[in-house]
Formats: sequence, C-alpha cells, structure tokens
Amino acid sequence: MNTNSYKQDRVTAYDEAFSLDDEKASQLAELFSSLSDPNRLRILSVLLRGETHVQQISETVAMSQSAVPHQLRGLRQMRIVRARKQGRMVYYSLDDDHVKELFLLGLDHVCHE
Amino acid sequence: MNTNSYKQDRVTAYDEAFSLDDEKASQLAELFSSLSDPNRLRILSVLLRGETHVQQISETVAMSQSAVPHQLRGLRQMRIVRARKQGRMVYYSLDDDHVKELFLLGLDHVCHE
DNA sequence: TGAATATATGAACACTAATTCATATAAACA
DNA sequence: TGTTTATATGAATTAGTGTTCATATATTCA
Repeated sequence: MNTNSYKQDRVTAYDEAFSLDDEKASQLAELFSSLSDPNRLRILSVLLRGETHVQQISETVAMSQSAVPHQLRGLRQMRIVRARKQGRMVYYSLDDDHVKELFLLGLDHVCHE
Repeated sequence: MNTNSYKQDRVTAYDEAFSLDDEKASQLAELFSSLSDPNRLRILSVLLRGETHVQQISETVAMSQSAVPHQLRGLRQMRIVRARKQGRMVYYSLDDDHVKELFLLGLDHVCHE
C-alpha cells in the first residue's frame, strides 16, 4: 500500500507525474459504470433513503419484477449494496457511504447547470 | 431554479421525500457514463495534469490515432473537455473542475480498498 | 503548389449490457 | 401438504458503446 500515494488529501493528491495505471483505470471505470444507468441510479436513490425490500424498490422506480434483482445483483457484487433476508423479503441497503458521496456529488453537478 | 433544492449542502441535501426523477436520473447516468471507460479515464488523467494536444494523449495512454479524437468528441459534447486549436495541433483541457472532483473522489474510493 | 503532418469523422464490426420471459427457489400461510 | 408470495436466475433479445479502417479536412513546410 505504499507503492502509490493516493491516500493524501484528494485535491492536492494528484501528482504532476501521475498517470493512471491500467488496473486502477479499470477499477475506477467499474465503479463509475455502476452509476452509469438511470434505473440503477433510481434504485440507489431509493436506498439512499434507507433500507428497503425488493418489491418496494420495483414499485418506486417502476421497474419489472426481474429487472430489479438483476441490477441489485451487480450492485451487490460491487459491494455497493448489501442484502438482508427476513422472511421471504430481502432488504437492501447501501453497503457504505462511498457511493453515496459520489452520487450526491454527481447530482450536485448535474443540478448546477 | 427553485423547483428543486439540490443546491444545499451535499450530504444534508438529500431529502427523505426525494426521489430521483427521470430526467435527472438520465443526466446523472450520462455524467457517470462519461467516466465509465478505462481509456477515457486515462485520457482524463492526462488532462488533469494540464492542457495537452491530441497526439501526446495518444502516446501517453497508448491508444490509436483515431480512437482518441472519437473519445474526445464525446467528452467535448458533455462539456467535460474543451478544445483549443493552435496551428495543426488541437490542445485539450478540462472544461471545469466538476469532473475532476468526481474523478478524484472515485479514485480515492478505489484506492482505499 | 504539392507533400507531409495533425486531427476528425463515417461506417463496419465486436463486445457489452439491460431488459424480458420463463422458470426456479424458498418462505409463509391455509 | 399444497398454494401463494417474494426473490433470484438463465437464456434470449435488443440496444448501446468502443475500436478499427479508410478517408476527409486543415495546416505547415519545402
């Protein structure tokens, strides 16, 4: 973890000599890809309000029964959301605040022009 | 500009009653889509260091002659980069700091796990 | 003016990704 | 136990995206 120095303050961290290596580029692209679909974003916007079960997500974002679990699967694999089963319902929530920050920063930008 | 209240402090702005409408969802998805490709991210990582001409981008990120302008076109249309022609070279730079912030926040997250 | 260089663009192709449809699993309830 | 409800999954379809190849435009230089 000392071969790079990404861990500095975000804005000042970017070294002039820095060039994004292939692996980091791919990871970063994967992260942003998770946020690159309107329906996925709407699912996340629901989860931003708190833990919710699948059916309720479907209704809120007006997606079909099977489309929602399909998307949730991807988000789960990216560790963006987390599932908790209770009875026959499965409750999803954001796995941490990382994506919430990105989401809100992005929304901020979109809404300012 | 007062039909929404997105302009509050980012973290507290997210109203419990808020649900991402279709248009905002699409705009946001478009924004994140701009960052959803490794090569595009590498191009941006070069531009983060400052204004650069196309050929130099090609060399730095090891992309073909035509692939780079193709990608730059998309970034230009999204107003993420800006072009300045000088002689037969075209110099590109980031159009503002919006995407830089997203890029660095994302990189931050990727590098912390 | 003609050749060389830098960038852009259109079409074709390959690849990815999102949705739907059908079906499977699994829990609750009668 | 059998039926209903909630979620998940696989396959197929469709739409979108990134690259390459060939070519166009535009600028410099001889």
